[in-house]
Formats: sequence, C-alpha cells, structure tokens
Amino acid sequence: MITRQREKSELTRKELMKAAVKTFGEMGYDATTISEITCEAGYAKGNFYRYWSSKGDIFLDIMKQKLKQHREKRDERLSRAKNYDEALEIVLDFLSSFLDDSKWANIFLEFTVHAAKTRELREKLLNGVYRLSADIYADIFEPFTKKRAEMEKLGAVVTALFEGFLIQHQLGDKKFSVNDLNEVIRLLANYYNSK
Amino acid sequence: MITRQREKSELTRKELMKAAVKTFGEMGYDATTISEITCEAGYAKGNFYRYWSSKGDIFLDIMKQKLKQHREKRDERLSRAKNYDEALEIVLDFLSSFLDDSKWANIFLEFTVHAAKTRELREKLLNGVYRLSADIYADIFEPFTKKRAEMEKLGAVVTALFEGFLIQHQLGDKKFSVNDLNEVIRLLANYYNSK
DNA sequence: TTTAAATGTGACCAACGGTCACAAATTGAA
DNA sequence: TTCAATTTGTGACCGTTGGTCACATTTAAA
Repeated sequence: MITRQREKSELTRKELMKAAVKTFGEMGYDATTISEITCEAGYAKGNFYRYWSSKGDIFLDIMKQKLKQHREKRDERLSRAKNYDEALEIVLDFLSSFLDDSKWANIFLEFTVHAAKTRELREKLLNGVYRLSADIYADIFEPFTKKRAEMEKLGAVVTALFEGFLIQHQLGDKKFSVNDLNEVIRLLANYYNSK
Repeated sequence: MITRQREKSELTRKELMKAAVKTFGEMGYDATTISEITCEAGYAKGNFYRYWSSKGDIFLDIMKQKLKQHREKRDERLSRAKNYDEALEIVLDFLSSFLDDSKWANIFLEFTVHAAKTRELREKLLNGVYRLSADIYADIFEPFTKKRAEMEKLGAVVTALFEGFLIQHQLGDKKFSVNDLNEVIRLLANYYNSK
C-alpha cells in the first residue's frame, strides 16, 4: 500500500494550505513569510517546498480556488438569465460579492501587480482562470447580443475599472463608491451594447 | 562661509537623485537597490540615508518632480481653454503624454500599490501632489460647469480607470487600447456633465 | 593650529525566499 | 522480523535586501 504515504502527503498539503490562507488573509501577500505559514501548520520551512515551488505558486493555487467559488455561484445564476440586462445585473452582483470579501480583493490586486513584474507569474496569471478577462465577458453576453467584439471590449474596460477602483479603495478614497462603480458599469454596458 | 558645504551637499543630492532616476527607470521600484543608486553616483550606501530617510522617500521626491513637469504643461494649455470640451481634450492629452512615458507610468503604478500597504507612504501619497485626484478634476472644470460634485466623481472614476488600464497594459492585454480609454473617458465626461 | 560640525564610509544587523545534505518515518520484499 | 529503498520532514545555510552606526575624512570658523 502506497496510499498511507499519499494520504499523509495530502493531509500535510491541506494543513499548509489552510495555514497559508489564514496568514495571507491576515497579512497580505508580501508581508506573509514562508516560515510563518509552515510554523502555523506545525512544520519546518523546508517542507513547504516539497508541495509548492515558490510563494507565488501557492498563491496562484489559493486564487484559483477562491475565484472558482465565486464563479460557480455566478454561473449558476447566469444559466437562468433571460436577457442582456439580467445578465448584466448578475455580473454586477458577482463583482459586489467579490468586493464584500474586500480583504481578499485587495490581496489579489497586490499579487496581480506583483505578478505583472515577473515573467513566469505574469504568463500564468493571464491564463484565463485567474482573470476577469475580456473573453469571459464575451461568453457571458453571447446568448443575448451579436456584438462579440464590443463585449470583449466591455470586459476589458470593466476589468480595468474594477481593479482601478480597488486601488482607490485601498488608498482610502471615499469619493468613488460601490454604487458609483455599478452606475458606471451600467453606463458602459449600455454604450457598448448599442454601438 | 557655510555655503561651500551646502553646495557640496546639494551637488551630492543631485548626483544621487540623477542616479536614482536612471536606476528606477531601468529596473522599476522593487528591483532597484539603494546600493545600486549610490554606486552609480559614486558614493557608499550609508550616504544615501543622509539625504532621504528611505527608498520610498526618494521615490516620492521623483514622483513629485515628474508629475510637476506634466502638470505645468497641462496647466499652461488649460489656461487657454474656452469650454468644457476643450478642457476635456487637454486632460486627455495630459493622460496620453503620461502614457507615452509608459515605463514611468508603470513604475508609478507599482509604487502606488506598494505604498497603499504602508501607512506612512499611503498618507503622503493621498496628499494631492502625487495623485490625479478628484479635487484636481473639479478645479479644472470649475470654470466651465456648475456641477462640482459630479466633476469630483468624474475625477475619481477617471483616475481609477486610468490606473486599471495601466495594470491591463502591464499584464500584456491588447484588447483595451489608448483610443478605447479616451473614448470611455469622453463618454464619462459627457455623462457626468449632463447629469 | 585647534576645534567643532558636516560629509562620507562600509562593516554590520535582522529578515527574506529559497536550497540542500541529512534525519526520521514508512513501505514492500526477503 | 529484518533490511534496504523510498517518501516525508528538518533546519542550518546561502545570497540579497533595506536600514544603522561607529568611525574616518573633509571643511569652516576661532
């Protein structure tokens, strides 16, 4: 039986992952150290690198996981949308639910900007699963409009706006609220759909 | 005469500043080390801290300087604007000229996100001079519209959009162009001015 | 010439991400 | 049960960083 070892391995991985989620969530990306993660889980530092190749590696894992949860909720609702406007409101809800977990939204932003500087991380990050990318918007609105190119543009613009909003928010700007964000996105969605 | 020493001091400061601008410009914020800056200028590391209290400190200095140059050009043109639309086009030009120096736009973004995590830097960064902030937009459009509150909002939204655009750009997204950015800003400017 | 202040130095510190030779535990076969 | 091979876990160690500090050197004024 090779299963015993594999089970132990999987347990350790889960323990480390749990400790990592906790620590990243409390400290952010940069301020979290590998030693803190392993110490929290009750292991030595070196053991971390048996499971992930780097700090960025485990963070991508966490990001994928968290985004998947949000997306599943969204897609479940999207399958019942009847028209463009309904789909839009669901997307807005998705963004809002993301913001409710604002601690993590900010940490994702921190990591995104960090990853943009590193070739390896940047390439992985651009790979769909991790982004609110242009293609995804086009797919979402596909059933309700013929304007695929415009929807891709809408996706890119909204993603940018959303991330810019996070920066303002993190800096402490009070003049740009979530309601303002939703208002602007509706304006953009109208604009690109009636172009 | 105490002037001789003061002159020497000022010269050293300028030499270090020049080396810092060069190094930050080539390597970005994080990747630039204090040793590189002092070495490039021909001094030892310790001397740096006689002139700035930290890496962030000198970067704020550089940022202030660069932004001032851009603003002066903008304000000179703004003084001749005859109406809201003309002022808007000048603001768009200002943002474009900023993007032309895209290396530095990205480095500013990197630093902005970094600074957002540090209380001291965050407070300084929010202090007007360093930001394309809401107030500034309100001032710019003051002569041409009564809607100060809306103009503040426009400023906040455009700033967010601009910074989000930089992230997309840095990640390598090709679907959101400078033309798209200008188009969206014009839409927003219209929207908030006719609200 | 002496003294005090300013300018400049580089060894040093603690902390980081990451590596590696090794120890401990687990496995299947003899 | 014994033993060798494989997997899992360890922590000292490496190179590098931002920042400090006791000290050396230069300059100014008496």
